[in-house]
Amino acid sequence: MGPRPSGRSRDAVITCTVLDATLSLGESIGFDRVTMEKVAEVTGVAKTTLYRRWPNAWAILMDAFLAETREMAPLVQKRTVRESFSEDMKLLVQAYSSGRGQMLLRILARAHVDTALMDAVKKRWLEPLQVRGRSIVAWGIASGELQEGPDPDLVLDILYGPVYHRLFFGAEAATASYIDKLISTVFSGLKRRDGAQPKATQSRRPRAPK
Amino acid sequence: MGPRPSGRSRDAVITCTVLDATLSLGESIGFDRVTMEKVAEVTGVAKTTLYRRWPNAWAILMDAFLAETREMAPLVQKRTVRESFSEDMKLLVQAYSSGRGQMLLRILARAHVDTALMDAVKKRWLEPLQVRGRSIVAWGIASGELQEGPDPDLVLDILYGPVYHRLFFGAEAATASYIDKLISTVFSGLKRRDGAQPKATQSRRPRAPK
Amino acid sequence: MGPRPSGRSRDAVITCTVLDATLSLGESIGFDRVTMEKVAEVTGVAKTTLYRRWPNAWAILMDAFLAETREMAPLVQKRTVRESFSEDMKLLVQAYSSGRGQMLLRILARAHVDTALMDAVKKRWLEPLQVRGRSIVAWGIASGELQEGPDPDLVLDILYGPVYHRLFFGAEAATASYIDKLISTVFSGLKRRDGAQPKATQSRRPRAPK
Amino acid sequence: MGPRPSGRSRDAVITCTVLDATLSLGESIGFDRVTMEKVAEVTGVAKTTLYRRWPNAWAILMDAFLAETREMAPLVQKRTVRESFSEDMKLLVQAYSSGRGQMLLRILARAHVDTALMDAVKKRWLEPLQVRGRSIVAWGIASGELQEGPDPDLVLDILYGPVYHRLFFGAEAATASYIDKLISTVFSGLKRRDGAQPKATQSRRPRAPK
DNA sequence: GTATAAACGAGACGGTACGTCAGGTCTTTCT
DNA sequence: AGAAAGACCTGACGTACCGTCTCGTTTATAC
Repeated sequence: MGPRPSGRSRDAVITCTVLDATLSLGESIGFDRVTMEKVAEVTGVAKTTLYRRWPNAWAILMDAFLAETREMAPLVQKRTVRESFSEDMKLLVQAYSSGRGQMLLRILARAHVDTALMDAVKKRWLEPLQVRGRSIVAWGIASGELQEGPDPDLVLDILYGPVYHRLFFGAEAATASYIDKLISTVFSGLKRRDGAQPKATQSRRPRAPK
Repeated sequence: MGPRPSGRSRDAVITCTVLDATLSLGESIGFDRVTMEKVAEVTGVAKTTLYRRWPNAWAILMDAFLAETREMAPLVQKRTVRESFSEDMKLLVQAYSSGRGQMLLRILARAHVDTALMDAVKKRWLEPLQVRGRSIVAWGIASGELQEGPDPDLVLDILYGPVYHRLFFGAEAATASYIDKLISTVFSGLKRRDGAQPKATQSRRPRAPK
Repeated sequence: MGPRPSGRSRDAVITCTVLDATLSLGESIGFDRVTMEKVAEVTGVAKTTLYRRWPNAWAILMDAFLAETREMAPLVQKRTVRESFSEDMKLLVQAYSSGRGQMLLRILARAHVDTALMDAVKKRWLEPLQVRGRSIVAWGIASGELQEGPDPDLVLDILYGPVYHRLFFGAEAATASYIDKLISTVFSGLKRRDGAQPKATQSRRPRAPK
Repeated sequence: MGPRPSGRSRDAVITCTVLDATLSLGESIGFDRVTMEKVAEVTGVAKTTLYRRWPNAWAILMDAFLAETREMAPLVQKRTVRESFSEDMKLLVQAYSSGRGQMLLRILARAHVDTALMDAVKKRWLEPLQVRGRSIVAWGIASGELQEGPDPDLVLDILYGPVYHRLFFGAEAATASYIDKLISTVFSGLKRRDGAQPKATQSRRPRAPK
């Protein structure tokens, strides 16, 4: 089938060498700061060859990340949806604090400036995760654990959004107890439910922050 | 009082010129791609002078952003906390789709690679917003609209996390109706509350996504 | 034969362009004041390319000088050694007052501060001249025109030293008649030879200059 | 003469400080490489003040050199002119190999590019030496030790030219024995005087060096 | 087998930007 | 008024990477 390419075929060894070397280069000097030039120098592969295969250093990093991360974040199915998410989010947080996770953070950040990278990130990383998440949500709805109303993607946003927000901008990293509280709050809702009235009945409006 | 600086004082005109020019430069060529060199050329200010005042182009952009944004995103106090947040988040989303917002997105992305920038972002942008948000949450708790349990910062994460997540990685931008659904879901909780039982009792486990 | 250089070969056109342009640049703005930046601008050759080939502007100037001067100062063999030197020194003086000569003067001056340049000057300019000079001296000794005693290099120092000294620090430039007198004096010696006695026998000691 | 005004003016202190500091700065980092900026930093004197007094760093160096060198190279009057010159030239060579001498070499080199510096060098250094030299020559002529014919300045060129030539461009430094041979050769002349004929009578012309 | 087509290494090349240094000038404040 | 502190503009420095290119070599498939 497919078009049989004529000419010399690409050296598979080079691919591995480059991906490996790029990872360790990134770990030692920082994932930003990885340049085609340095990769070429470190691996002994000619710059021309690199450019023939990847458009820029971030593309290499993305490939390297995915190659090493196929099995990362495995879906752990627990007894309830809530437990599944709890488990997954804890793994997520843990993963992001590892070297690999830091790498992904850089890639995500860079993606906002590099359209092609963003596309790759979405297609090869975020969407698979989302697909997986959706199936859990669907399971939760089916099992009666979750409300039927909201869009599954919204549910995922609600669950993972805060975690990412914390990872990106939080003062300190998310902890297991943070996630427990998060899930508990999100599941039960922000709204006050019991009949108890607030101590002060008058709706005290806060002072508008200047 | 205060330290009396000796020597020639910094030219205030330069500050304005540079901040203005940097903004419009960024808008025309893209906020990444703004370089010290170009700012110097466009403004006619010497490169050395720029470096004396800012360590790099992102620092200028941050200053420029804040200078223009003091009054942006003013807190609009509505009748209820829920309405206040809804209003604020809609403004937020709208703001982020403007030119200024795109700028902030770049800054936030870049901040993950530039520690000093991240510090500035946190101290000068995120924290003020957070302080404002906390006061609304406090008001909501006091008025009985919100649960007393969760940490105010967690509440803010839950509300804004999904929005940011969507802004950063969503397929399409957040809409007003998205925010309405988000708030509604978050306020009432993900958990199923009515007596209704799930259709299928057998806990159908989803197919693990390969 | 020889080492086959791998990779793209250096563009010969660039070499010529740069050497030519550098010469005329130097003539128009002064040989000091020639900078890599200006050469790059004038020639349209990238700065990086210049630095790949020459460490600094003086190295370009040295190359440019030699390229244009291969045939300059050709040895003119006259009937006697004395005439040969006379002819050569006159040519030398004349050469040094030309644009090219002014250039060499700058190079010689700069060489006292730039070791690499001094090495180049010695190896590629002074030594060839010296070799040529030595052969004339040898001829003079063989023909009986010159004493056998002194070291040939000393003879060259004695002949050319005064000329250079005059070129470097003399109030006015050396003239043909200066050279005639110089050679005549140097050949016959400073010492008084005839039987004539000094007018005043008492050894009048000069007043020590304060 | 008169008693100095009590209370040395501040100006004078600065002058000394700067001259001293410049010298030692030059000795530590190299006399080229001395900049106004560095002098200002080292001495604590404001750049403005430096520029008010000297047009550039070389001018400071020249002043510093002369201030420290008033008594250097003192004229040593010996029994004969020949001995006087011999002594003086040996001192000269020795002086030039000292730190101060290296400094002067740099100044002389730089002077070829800096007219004002060249003027200063000539007026304040070379001419005094020349005046002194002329008086010795005059003494030698008067005493009958030297020929009457040649211009005294030519004699000085002949004597000092070779030494300077050697100092500037010689492979190795001039030694005492070099100077002895130089003087001996110069005094007796290059021309062969005895009746002895060259071994080979045919005027063997040297092979023209290619 | 021998084209032919592509991969590959090496390195030149034109660019853009970097961040720094030094030169001079000018302003401000202090003494 | 003179000195210090320091802002400012100018010009050049030498380097890092970029992405493209030109070569000559190597290796595969296709005729």
